[in-house]
Amino acid sequence: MSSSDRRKPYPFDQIEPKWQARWDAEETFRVANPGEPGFDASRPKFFVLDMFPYPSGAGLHVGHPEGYTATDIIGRYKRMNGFNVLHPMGWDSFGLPAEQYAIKTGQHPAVTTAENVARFKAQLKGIGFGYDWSREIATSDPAYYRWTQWIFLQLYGAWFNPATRKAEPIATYPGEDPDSVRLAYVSEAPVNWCPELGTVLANEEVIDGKSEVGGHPVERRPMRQWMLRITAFAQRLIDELEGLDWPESIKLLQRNWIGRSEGAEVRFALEGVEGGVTVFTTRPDTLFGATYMVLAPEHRLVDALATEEQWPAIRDYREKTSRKSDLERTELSKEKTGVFTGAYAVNPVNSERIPIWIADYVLQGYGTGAIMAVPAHDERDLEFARTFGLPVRAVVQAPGKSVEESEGFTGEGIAIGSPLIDGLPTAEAKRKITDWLEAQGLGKRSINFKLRDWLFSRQRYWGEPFPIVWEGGQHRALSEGELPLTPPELADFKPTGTPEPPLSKATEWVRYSESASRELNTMPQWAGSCWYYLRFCDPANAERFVSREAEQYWMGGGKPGGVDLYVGGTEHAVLHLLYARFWHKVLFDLGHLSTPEPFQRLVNQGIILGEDGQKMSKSRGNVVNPDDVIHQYGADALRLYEMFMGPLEQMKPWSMTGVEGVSRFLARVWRLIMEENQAGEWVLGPVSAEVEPTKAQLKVIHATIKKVSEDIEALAFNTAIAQMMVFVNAFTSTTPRPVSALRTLLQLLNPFAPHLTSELWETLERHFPGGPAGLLEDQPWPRYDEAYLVEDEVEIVLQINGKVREKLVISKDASKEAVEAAALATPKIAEAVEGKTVRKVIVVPGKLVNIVVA
RNA sequence: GCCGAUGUGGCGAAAUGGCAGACGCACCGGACUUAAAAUCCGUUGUCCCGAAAGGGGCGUGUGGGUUCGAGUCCCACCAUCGGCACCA
Repeated sequence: MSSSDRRKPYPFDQIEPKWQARWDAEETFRVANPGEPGFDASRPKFFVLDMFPYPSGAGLHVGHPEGYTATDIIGRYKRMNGFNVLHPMGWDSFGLPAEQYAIKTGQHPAVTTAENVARFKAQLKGIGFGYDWSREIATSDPAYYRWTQWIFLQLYGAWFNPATRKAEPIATYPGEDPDSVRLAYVSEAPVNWCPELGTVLANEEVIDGKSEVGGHPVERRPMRQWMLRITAFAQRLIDELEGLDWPESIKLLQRNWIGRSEGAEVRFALEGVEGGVTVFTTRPDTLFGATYMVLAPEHRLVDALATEEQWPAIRDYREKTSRKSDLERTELSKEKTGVFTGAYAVNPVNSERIPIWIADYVLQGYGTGAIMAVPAHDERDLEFARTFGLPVRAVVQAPGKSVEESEGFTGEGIAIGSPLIDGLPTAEAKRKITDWLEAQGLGKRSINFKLRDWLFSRQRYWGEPFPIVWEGGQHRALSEGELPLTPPELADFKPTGTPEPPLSKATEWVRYSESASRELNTMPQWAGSCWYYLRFCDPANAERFVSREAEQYWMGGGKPGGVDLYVGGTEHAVLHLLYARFWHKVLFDLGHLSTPEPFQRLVNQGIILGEDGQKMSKSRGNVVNPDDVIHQYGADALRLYEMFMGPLEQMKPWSMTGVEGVSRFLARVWRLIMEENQAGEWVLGPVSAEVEPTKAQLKVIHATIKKVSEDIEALAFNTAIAQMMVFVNAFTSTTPRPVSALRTLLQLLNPFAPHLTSELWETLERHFPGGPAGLLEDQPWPRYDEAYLVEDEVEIVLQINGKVREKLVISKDASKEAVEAAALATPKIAEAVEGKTVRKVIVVPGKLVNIVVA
């Protein structure tokens, strides 16, 4: 007999489908919106959200149910505590992987997506999650992406007013050229083009010069693309992290990604060229140490200032640089390269003449694309200076070091050899020199961010078409009434292999009017997931992306407001979570939302490793399929095991024997109430309504209520389960068993193992009528009474010099003096203290006595 | 290189500055059984003394420190994992 044919420890295969069907039929977890029938305004709200899945062809893996079970436990727990719980699920169904899968299988992405969604949904229902399925959404549904397109139009029709630090309608823009400030704008810039995938990719989608999806080579080429001006919100995206209840590490990741640095822009005059060149530096205090200047190879001014003589070398270098892939760039980063332009700049603080070079270690896209090089106090500049024999001059003295030793010192010290600021510590020197530059009109304070604008267009079929038409080289928005703009039916939706998007093949569709044609690009995968949590609040609304009332109810409350609990993986720390915050802020500024932040509390679940402790992967053959686990042990065991493995946030390896362990526990719960008769049928066991719990049992019951309640609130599910195991162990050995105690256990265990507990609850109701009636899910959460937890007598530990020597049972009300006296009176302690000096006695009531002897 | 997280039995782990190892896995022993599986009961950090009952030493990555008392707080270091990586 193989293990899968083995007799089931309890009939989960019958119980689980039964209850899933019932929750479905009765819409147990459906929650009404304000104004709808059944809405109970007296209850507080709780919005608990999962990162909705990408319905890939592979189906669920065991990582999905980890976070989903955690939110399900919270949702069910809050529901039993009287909250209106919004716990929805949907599908992030547009995007590259779905389309690649469709191409591979030769089917239309709409077909494969529908199949995958059906499979995912069946799998999720098979785990017994309490979702409100009436709110199911899919980002590839026209009724949904109509509003994704509408939000794009909001971005297109808005600008960031630096004076108010807010997005405003473009009509308030006072300038001549509104197209230059729109939050959604067209730009011609070098982008990551992947010929194999036939699309451009965002920086985040390129890893070591290869596409994240499929690992195909990526090259740089200039293309006309749609961009979103996320950089305008850089400061607010940093500032408003402050009030969020997120893991500090994720906040830090976002801050680093946005990469704020404070410094100054300094203007250097050029010899023989008008206007000069501006550099950005975080160390204006080292201005006197600038011995040369470097421009990015692509810098505009290079053409103007390069000398005839140097021109061939420059042209050559520029060409080499432009051909370098990201991979080559990182590989070659150890060796500095560059070319002298033949031109000179003038250092504004000392009128010194310094040579201007070009080098690819200076990036066109950051700061001004030009730097002043201070080799004495910057590692990269020092390396470059050494390679090309450029002078090095120390102008910051390192603490406790000589001037000579201070070369290569990049920290904070004392300014030297710098007439305006000599003797000042770095911070003060920065301030003073910047004040001076500002007064002289030579520079100003400046802040730079690493964050770049978001490349928002893709040359693919399976995404939201842009609600934009082109006429006479000008773009223009479709009216709201023209939404949704659906993609054309295309038999051949494959990428063209050229930058020409596949939508270009639909000639009918492309033609908007006599003189206007449609935008051919589509939106990236992230678009739909930027606002799905809002749609969950009001998924069927045909008038608005979300009604004001629903948005205010579900997203309101709390300090910054928003989703009460959001659980998902760290992989979205800087992508989805940053993009969504950006869109949310735009919609908030434009008056469409009531809160500035989407996600009040964020928790990352740790990834689950294979049994070998390695990351799960097909090639390693260590992938665990949740379907197999459910088949063999049941959904409740899967849920319970994933929560029992360890702390939610921690990375942890899978163990099949561990699953068996929790499966055994569930079977013990089953047999606490059921027993097998001669015929091999499960019938009610030695359960009695007459029996009252003993004092010891009451203590276990109430300690368990307390521990489980507190642990669920703290998302410490593993220890909550451990406590329920203690409960079961305590009751296993006694018969008959008080029905009230068993009911309490079922209530506590229900969020974790809903099928088993519902079945047993129903069984008890049948055998012991007159007790609580109806679905277990609808029962109020049990309360504990502290009175049952305190004992009359406590065991306290007696220590000599911090080492445990003896234990003492004494009344919990005994005074400090009485405890001390009793401790000293015990034979062991008396013997240990004999002939020694008692220096000190520490008494912690109810805990211990520590006797310090000489 | 920079930033962050984590180091506790054979394994997953637990522990408001107060009995380290709850709970589970694995192992070993016992009960039930013709037998096995399942189930139930029990042992199990490690070393030493003891025939046993018992008793003692050492133990939370390493080294210091604070404290009556440190897995927990502070300092330094080491290892593993993750993120960023010419960002001026």
